[in-house]
Amino acid sequence: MADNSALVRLLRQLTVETDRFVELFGEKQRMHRTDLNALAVIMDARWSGEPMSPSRLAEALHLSASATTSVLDRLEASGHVERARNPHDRRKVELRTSDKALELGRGFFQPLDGAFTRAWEQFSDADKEVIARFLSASIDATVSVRAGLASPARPE
Amino acid sequence: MADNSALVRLLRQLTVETDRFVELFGEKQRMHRTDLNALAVIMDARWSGEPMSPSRLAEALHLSASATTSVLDRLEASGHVERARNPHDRRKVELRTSDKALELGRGFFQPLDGAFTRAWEQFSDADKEVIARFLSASIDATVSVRAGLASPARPE
DNA sequence: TCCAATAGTTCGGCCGTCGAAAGAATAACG
DNA sequence: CGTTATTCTTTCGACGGCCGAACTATTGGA
Repeated sequence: MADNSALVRLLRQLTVETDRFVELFGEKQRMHRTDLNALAVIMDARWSGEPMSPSRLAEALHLSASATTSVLDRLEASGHVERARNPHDRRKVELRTSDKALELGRGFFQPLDGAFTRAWEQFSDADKEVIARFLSASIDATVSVRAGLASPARPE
Repeated sequence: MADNSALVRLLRQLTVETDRFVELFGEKQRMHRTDLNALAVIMDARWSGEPMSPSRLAEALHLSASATTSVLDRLEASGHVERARNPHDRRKVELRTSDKALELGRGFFQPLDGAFTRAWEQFSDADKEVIARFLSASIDATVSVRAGLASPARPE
């Protein structure tokens, strides 16, 4: 008999602890959640193709355009992000992360990565394959429930 | 060779998706993150021993006393929480969740639980045991890194 | 050239949060 | 008992993030 409730509880606990970690890190850096999220999105975008724009950032963060401007003002003031107008279409603004932001990201992830690596030494590659499948399935489940919640009648 | 980075990415993705789910649910219910978290803490407290008090809630949520009062005002106004003075020590206030809050919690978790149950049918009990160990280890790692971050010098 | 569409920013207001101080109840001590 | 200290919670004034609406700048067509 599968003890699913224990797994659910563990998942919830993990997200809570992760949340707290992010919160504490933000406090240390004098940055708010939204700014950290924005930074992550901008850095991810560089990895996958073309640079980020304020409007796409707004969509990714579920934020209004004006709030996004504020976020970028803060990030630019703190030296983590630079705004540069696109020379071909001068309406558009391209967002680039600075080296300072990269360092910040490293400071964020390195300790956690190290701890994870140590914590996961006890698992075989086969185990990890199972775990990866589990995580993917859980992510998909969350996404699909959210999609159903977002538009119970009309898929927008 | 273990592909830990894929696992890290999956974990991060899971927390992001969970976050969005909570966010969307909050929008639907016209409730903010903090209020939902507070409700969860209060309900958890009932499960594990004595009732919640505003000050303990403030500590759990990392919120000031005044902000906690606001949260409780909102939750009381929306009929999710009731305040009752402790008859033995009338300075203290006991927080109780209403049936409405229980329903809300059910509306929150039931769809997710169902989706998880379906998504996890493909895993054997042995798999689930491995997964549970993995989640626990990851939680512990997160907690320990956070603890190190909180007090690099002095354990408070 | 004029007009609609697109991309971002600025402005005014709302509301959640904080720190400080007040309010309410209890405990300790003469 | 009464006075003072302590504990728990709430109120008050201020700050700051976020939103919607109006505004500026740029582009692409009629």
